[in-house]
Amino acid sequence: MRSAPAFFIRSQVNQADISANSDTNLASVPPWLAHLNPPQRDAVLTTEGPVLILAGAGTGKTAALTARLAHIVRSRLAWPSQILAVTFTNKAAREMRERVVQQIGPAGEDMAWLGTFHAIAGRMLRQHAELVGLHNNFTIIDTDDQIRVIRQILQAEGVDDKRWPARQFAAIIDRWKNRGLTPADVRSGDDDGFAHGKGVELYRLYQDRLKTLNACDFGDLLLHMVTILRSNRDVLAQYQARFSYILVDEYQDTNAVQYLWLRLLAQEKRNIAVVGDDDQSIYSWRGAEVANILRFERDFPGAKVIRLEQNYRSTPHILGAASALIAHNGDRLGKTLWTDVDGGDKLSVVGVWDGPEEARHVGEALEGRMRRGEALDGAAILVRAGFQTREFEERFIHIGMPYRVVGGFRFYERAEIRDAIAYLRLVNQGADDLAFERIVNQPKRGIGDKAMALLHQMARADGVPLLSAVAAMQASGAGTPQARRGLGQFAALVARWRDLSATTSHGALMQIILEESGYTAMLQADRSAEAAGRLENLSELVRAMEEYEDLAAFLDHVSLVMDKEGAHEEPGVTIMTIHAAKGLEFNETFLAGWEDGLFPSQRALDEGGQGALEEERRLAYVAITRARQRCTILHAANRRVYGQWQSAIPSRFLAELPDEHVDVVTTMGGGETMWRANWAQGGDPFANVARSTGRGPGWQRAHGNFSHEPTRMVEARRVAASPSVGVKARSDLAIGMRVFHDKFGYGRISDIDANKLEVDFGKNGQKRVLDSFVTIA
DNA sequence: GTAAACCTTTTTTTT
DNA sequence: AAAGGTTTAC
Repeated sequence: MRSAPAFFIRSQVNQADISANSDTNLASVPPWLAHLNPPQRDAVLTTEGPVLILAGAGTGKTAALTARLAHIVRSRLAWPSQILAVTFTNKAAREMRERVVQQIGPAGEDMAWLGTFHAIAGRMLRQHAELVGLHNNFTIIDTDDQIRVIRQILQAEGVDDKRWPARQFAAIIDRWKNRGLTPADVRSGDDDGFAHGKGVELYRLYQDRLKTLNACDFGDLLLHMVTILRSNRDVLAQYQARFSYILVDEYQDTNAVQYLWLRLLAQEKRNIAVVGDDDQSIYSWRGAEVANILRFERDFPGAKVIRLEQNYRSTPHILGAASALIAHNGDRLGKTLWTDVDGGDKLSVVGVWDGPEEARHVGEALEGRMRRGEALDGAAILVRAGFQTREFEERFIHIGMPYRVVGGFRFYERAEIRDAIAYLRLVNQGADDLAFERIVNQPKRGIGDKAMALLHQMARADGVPLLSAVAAMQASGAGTPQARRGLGQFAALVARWRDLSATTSHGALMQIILEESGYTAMLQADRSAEAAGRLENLSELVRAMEEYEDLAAFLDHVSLVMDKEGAHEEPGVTIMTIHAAKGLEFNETFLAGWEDGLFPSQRALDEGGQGALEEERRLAYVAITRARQRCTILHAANRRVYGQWQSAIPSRFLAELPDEHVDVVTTMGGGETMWRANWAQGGDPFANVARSTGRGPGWQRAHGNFSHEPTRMVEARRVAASPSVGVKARSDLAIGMRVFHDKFGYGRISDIDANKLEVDFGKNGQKRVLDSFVTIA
């Protein structure tokens, strides 16, 4: 596993000679090379020709990348505007820009082509939109809008969206787009049998609909650009000439379209440097293909390969644990991370009783750090899935622990913000029916389903957007007077705002829209607890808008970045998903929820097979390698999922961490030795602990998938489930009452026998259940 | 046309 | 548990 595959060895022969030069003039080492090790310098100085940089976690990748950019600019090899630098996330783009500015000064601000794949492709598409049938003011729709469009199409085509959910089809379309397939490229039968094989046809209808709406989704930004570059030589040549150097970060996470796009742009000059780490590939669910790293060598023969393997971040224990874990994966290019740092604590693995106790434990640990005067900014809690943050938030609010959740609910996803933006979208682009539908009756204008159905019909008949159909409706006198009046007023307002937009700053325009639409008044009249916060969010929105040049720039920012930059960063512990933590580092990390079914996720265990499990393991590797000094891994015996308690067993990944790097702590009776020994043998570490009833599908699934000795564990777990002796019936139930049961749903009691009920669950049939399992409906 | 009651679904992970 | 969608009652 440690030896490099043949293709790497072969490529080492092609070492460029530039790197040799750097050592000859030691006297004048430029500042941007000062703190770099030899492979890092290589990565900076090998500017010409294709370069593949394999950079392990914490090996100073970003330092090398920014130095490379600085070197290119400072050595006058290219202007900042001639460099294409692509990252995966907005956060990475922002950080790279900041660090480049640090190194080369304000010239770094001129790097117009530094950004995410989507942001850059979107920027290009604005220039050439007409080549794919769009206007340059097209709207970029998000997943919500995407699903709404699909739902409308399914409805129009008579597809039962109960059986074939719009959500699922959105995922299928996404997959096609990630692979670079237009409707014409999709082979029939490659649609998972969606809607009896109508998938491709529906895809085409969806694309047509987007064109009518003058809109495109995330996937289109890249797919349209690839289409354009392929069929318009002049456009392609223009970009090939513009970009003297291309740099790609997180290359292991690129998908097929992104790859095609890059290859087209880089083919001519071949000055492309990609940086990646196959062990940190965690986005295959989004179409990422690690295989792109292999293809890179094939498409750019003679590529130089540089490996960054010296880790500057973590202690030997952390590095050792992570390396041992990832060694369990099969498909690896393999690399040897090393550090010359000594000492440090072992990782702690802590078993707790349930989710709340997990949060309490972390809270207490952090309080200890505070008492010792440590800043909490260096600490982070990393979770597998977003919902896990909640438990910690509740606890931290309770004890007054400062924290911040990264990712989470995003500013631009709040309902009031989306409403406000829908108004702007409609003003910016009258064909945006999605925006129209969202806000036509928000606030209430007396326009309901009836009026909308009629309006849709008229719009379709004339082949015009909804907004234009309003006039036709007025003229024909169709619909109720109330609806006509409401729609008329609304359309008049939009027209007025459009005129105003030519002369008014967009921030002021937003303010006017909120006033004149009655939106502000609606919230002011709302006496509920949230209304005040919503008003505040809206004024925050107006403030944020002022930072953008024009309305279009702001709308692009909203669709592509979603996050609000420069959000009030209060000091405190950070809570975020592992995905969000990639590329970051912390003095100390708490890795929560290491239980089978949560991490690795149930989905990965159920369907994805070996590949999915390996991706989860890479995720675990990313999680562990975030820590500089200390790392605590937690797992709980019981956790509430969908409002139901379920018991869980420790993550299989824990068993893959070598003893010499790990200290095991448990807060439960029996002591650590007992359960750790037990678990090492494949038993149930919590078997000696009294537990609540383990019921529910997740619990059964967890057991079915535990490979070691399932039968023994199921036995151990039954213990506390048997009913107690003195059976007591509930007094609050009577025959004929409606009740709710977690598994069977709603039903009516037909008979009562002490604590046992006979319940008619309708389509689920008659069942005999214990009264403790139902609630009064 | 709107509000209330009722029932179902949700949880990976991001642009 | 909570949010979302749908059906029913006004």
